[in-house]
Amino acid sequence: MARKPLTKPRKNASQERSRSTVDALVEATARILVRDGFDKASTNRIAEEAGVGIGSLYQYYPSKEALVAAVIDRHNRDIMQVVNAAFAEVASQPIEQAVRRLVAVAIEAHRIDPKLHRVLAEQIPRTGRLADVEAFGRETYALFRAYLEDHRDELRAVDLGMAAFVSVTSIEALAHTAVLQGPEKLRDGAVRALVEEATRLVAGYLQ
Amino acid sequence: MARKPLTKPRKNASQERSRSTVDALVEATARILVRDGFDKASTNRIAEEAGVGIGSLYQYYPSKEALVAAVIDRHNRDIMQVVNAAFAEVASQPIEQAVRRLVAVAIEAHRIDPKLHRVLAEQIPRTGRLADVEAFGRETYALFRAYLEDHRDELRAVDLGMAAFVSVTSIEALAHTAVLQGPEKLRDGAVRALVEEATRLVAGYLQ
DNA sequence: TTATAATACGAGCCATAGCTCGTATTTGAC
DNA sequence: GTCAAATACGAGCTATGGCTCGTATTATAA
Repeated sequence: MARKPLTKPRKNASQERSRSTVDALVEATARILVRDGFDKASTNRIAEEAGVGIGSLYQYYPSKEALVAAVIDRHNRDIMQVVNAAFAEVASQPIEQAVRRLVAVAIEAHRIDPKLHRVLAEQIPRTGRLADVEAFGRETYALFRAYLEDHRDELRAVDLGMAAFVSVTSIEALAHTAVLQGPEKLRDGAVRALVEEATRLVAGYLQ
Repeated sequence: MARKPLTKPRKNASQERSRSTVDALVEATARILVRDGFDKASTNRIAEEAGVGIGSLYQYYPSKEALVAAVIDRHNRDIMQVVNAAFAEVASQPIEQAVRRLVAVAIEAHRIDPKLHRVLAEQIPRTGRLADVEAFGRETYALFRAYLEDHRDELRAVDLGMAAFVSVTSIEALAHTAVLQGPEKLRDGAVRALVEEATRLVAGYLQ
């Protein structure tokens, strides 16, 4: 139990059937995490849910952590794709418009799979994947800072690093908290109101 | 393992020595959480660290979760004391001044015991103490909202609930993230700069 | 076809963690 | 001093989870 948390897959699947085994494992892990929570996600259960022998599981993933890490990576990729697209889209837009879009995207991104997102957010520290997630945070932060540099003339005089930190942290927290607080904050009207408020918060701050 | 997560202490200590046993257990739990993390905090280890028999531990706490919950409660009390004092202090101050002070206090509160704070923040979901912490969040939110009601004339027209949510969430996230990012963000100069920026963010938003 | 590699399987070993229960010791009331 | 209640103790039971390893099956290359 918790000896050396290796998180790298063990070997690369080369044949077709093995790749589908690997997929089944990752998907089963995600399903169990969502349905039953981290503590119930034993390797035996994961294998069973995936319809795969426990031995096969260990042929591809050296530990339970590695499987969860795979789920985290996949989820992060999904989110990062949305975020990247959004930044590309707003690159030449003025601040207020850009911020409004980014806020909306942040909420959307958190809604991709809220329940999975919640479980992962809670369990990331245990998987030793904190570093990855911080890297992911830094990426967003860097994208935002690049945007600010391109639009310096629209800003008041500021430390761009600080401004990016404050903006990204606030937007992320608002989206995260709103989504986790459940459906009350996610009715269509409520989302629009939240987007407006967050936009005012951040755009007002930057200008 | 994880059967019925009772979190209430089992019996009230009435004699002096038993009270010191209880204290020793809670303190040992906190120490181990900080030093070794949640997974290493087995009941046997906690008892050993406290210099107490495992049987005695179970005379006062029905489960490991109950012990962690006790630590959480204590930590929350510590923080809430600081927060309450701050709100009392700023009650009659104008917005900008009040926000500045509240931001500073938020950072201070997170620095009470950062390492413990981090571990607890990570492990709260598992302890079934989420409700308590949300209650604690709501308390802060209610205090802030009450402040806003008293100072409505200084605000632009807003939904007070929304304004409180946005303000509290942002301040909390900035303090939390800054503290967790480690010492870079916590040099005296950096703290002052962060306080100024956060104040501008929130005060600007409210007015 | 045959040989070798890749893939799949799952019974069961080992470690550990939570927790009980019978017993020993201390305290305090009378 | 005596006795009952409170407190303390820790060996060890039970459960469970991570993971190995010997074996069976399927794919591919020659």
